[in-house]
Amino acid sequence: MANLPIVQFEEKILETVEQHPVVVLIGETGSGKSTQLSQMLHRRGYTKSGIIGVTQPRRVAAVSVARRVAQELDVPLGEEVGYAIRFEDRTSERTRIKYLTDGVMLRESLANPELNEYSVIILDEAHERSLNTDILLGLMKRLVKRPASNLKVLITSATLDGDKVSKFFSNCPVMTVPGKLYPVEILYSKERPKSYLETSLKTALDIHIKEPEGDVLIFMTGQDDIEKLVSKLEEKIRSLEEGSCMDAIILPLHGSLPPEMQVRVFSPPPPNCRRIIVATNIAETSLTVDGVVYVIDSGYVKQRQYNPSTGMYSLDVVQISKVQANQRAGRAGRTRPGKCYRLYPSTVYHDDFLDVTVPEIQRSSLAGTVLYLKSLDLADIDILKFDFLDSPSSESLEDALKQLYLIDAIDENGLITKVGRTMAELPLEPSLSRTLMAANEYGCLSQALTVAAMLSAETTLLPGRSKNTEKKRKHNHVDLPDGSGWGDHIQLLQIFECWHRTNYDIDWCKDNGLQVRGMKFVKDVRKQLSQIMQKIAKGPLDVETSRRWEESQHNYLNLRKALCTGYANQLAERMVYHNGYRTLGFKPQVVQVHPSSVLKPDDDGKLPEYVLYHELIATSRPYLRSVCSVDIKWVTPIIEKVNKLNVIKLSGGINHIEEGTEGINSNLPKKEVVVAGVPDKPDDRIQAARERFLARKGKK
DNA sequence: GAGCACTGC
Repeated sequence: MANLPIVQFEEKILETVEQHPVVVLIGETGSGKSTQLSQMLHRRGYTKSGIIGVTQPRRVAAVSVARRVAQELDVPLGEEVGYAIRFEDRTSERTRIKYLTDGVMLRESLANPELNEYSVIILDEAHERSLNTDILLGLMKRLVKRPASNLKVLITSATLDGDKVSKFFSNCPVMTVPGKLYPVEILYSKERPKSYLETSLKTALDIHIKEPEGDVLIFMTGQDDIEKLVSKLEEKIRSLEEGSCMDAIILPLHGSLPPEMQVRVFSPPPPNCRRIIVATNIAETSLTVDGVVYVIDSGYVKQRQYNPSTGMYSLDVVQISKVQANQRAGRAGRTRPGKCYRLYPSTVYHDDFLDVTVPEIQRSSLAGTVLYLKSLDLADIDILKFDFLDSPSSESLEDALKQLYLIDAIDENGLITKVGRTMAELPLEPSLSRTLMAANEYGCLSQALTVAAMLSAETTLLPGRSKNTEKKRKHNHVDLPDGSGWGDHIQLLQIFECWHRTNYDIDWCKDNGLQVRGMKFVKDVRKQLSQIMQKIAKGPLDVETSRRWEESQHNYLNLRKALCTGYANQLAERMVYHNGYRTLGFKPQVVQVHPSSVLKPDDDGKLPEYVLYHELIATSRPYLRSVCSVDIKWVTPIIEKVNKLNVIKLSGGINHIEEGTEGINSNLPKKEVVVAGVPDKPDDRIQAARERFLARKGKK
């Protein structure tokens, strides 16, 4: 602890904090800011008047940093020093230093908007610009402005643009503490490679043959590329002449690897053996691999972004920012001086790369965020004018208002409704929280709770799709229910009910190719949601999972109706001549049901006329993921509501769209997005469908 | 008939 750089600055930091309500502290990796800052303030007596709260964007970080601070202060974890993350509150009345995720802090602020149990709030890792931290930045600005506020706010980050944040907080002081990184030599390519996969392969082999020992970390964009590169590397290394160089083990590292595979990167290599780790940007911040001396940086990252005019997400490979490039390079200098091979010229770095990554708030659907802000009842505030460090586009905010209106969370004047208030209490996206409320009315709450919980975990349910698990899964999947033809939401419900009937047998999950961790997570979420619903209802509700099979043997009418209420903004209509769909409520998009869906066509081969979808995402083409068949009778009133919608009124009477602005997310890395042009009037649509049909026939 | 980076309440 004594040799951490930040310790030398203790007096100066404390002096600055005493004189200013907000201080920005820039500390590079290894400065000790996450563990030392809270202790310094504690020593200076800031814990006498309240708690010191430190937010983290990630759960593991909150836990591990709290554990270390408790150790350094020699107190049991959960007493003076504690942490709070979802499903796990290890704090007590004695807790004075509390580490928590930014999401938990937002929940606390909902219950207690003044956050007055805190004397100091530290927003750590603010440079990552997580959606939650960005909202907290805006809230902190309001809190310190209160006349009698004693609250101290510290914003700490590795590479944040200090001047920008300082300006945001009325020119607060910015302090810089050095880090403890070793120098990293940056080597640029002469030009962009034709195939960054081949170039990575060649560079890695060069390093392995010529350079002294030390592990290699390669940044790729996704699982596919990682698997290809891993097998090519294995092949090449095997063919190297025996004894010509040291041994090597190749390790893939990405989010869909099972945890036991991920932790392999933490065990040191056998002697005289080099590790080559091929990773996604999970290794940029989330996981720190020791022993890395060489970094190979492709310069790309796979990023998810939202288009508010089409309601569509896309997953694009885009250039990284300068901040990300430097973060990647820094991974080579943790244990000794290192080298970073950038597979792009320095002109690309300087001229093409954005300075900072586009913050998440400008890449996401904001319905949940806007609902949250509305429910805080911030005095005299127009949501479209909320003071964000980087404001989302007005189009994105208006899209959020539209969504909220269609699911009754706000009224036609943009004011939050009683329904909306209850929805904000639930840790779910608005479509699902609205579904729960409707389900409660229709008497199918327990089923809806299960669906909501399953959807919250969906991506962690199925194991990674590597070649050999694929066959195994297909084989075992015959035993899993199929949604009785109604679609994926129903299938998810049936799967959980099956598991429930086995008394939550772990082997059943394994036998059916479901990730045990994911299923346990579903159980936890479901329990949490049930408790919140009971609390809101101020009395017992029927939240028990059905045990009897026959209860599920009807057509899930009420559940599908409840889902339709919640997904009023995510409906699609089938095309006349084929099984493609056209989205309703947005600029219409022609989309396909994802092939993995269990939705069944009827005897004529036709899919249902109307479906709701959980997600619309463009990968190789635009796909509806997780769909459920709905009745036209439920859809008609929603379409009427869409047609009557008045965005100007919703935004509080003022039209915020300025003429001539570039529109949505104009600062996003550019990528051509192909949007199918669909005529709006039904007659035209039929005509267009016929033309496409004939065109396709003609081709054959 | 395709397959998705990473977080979080």
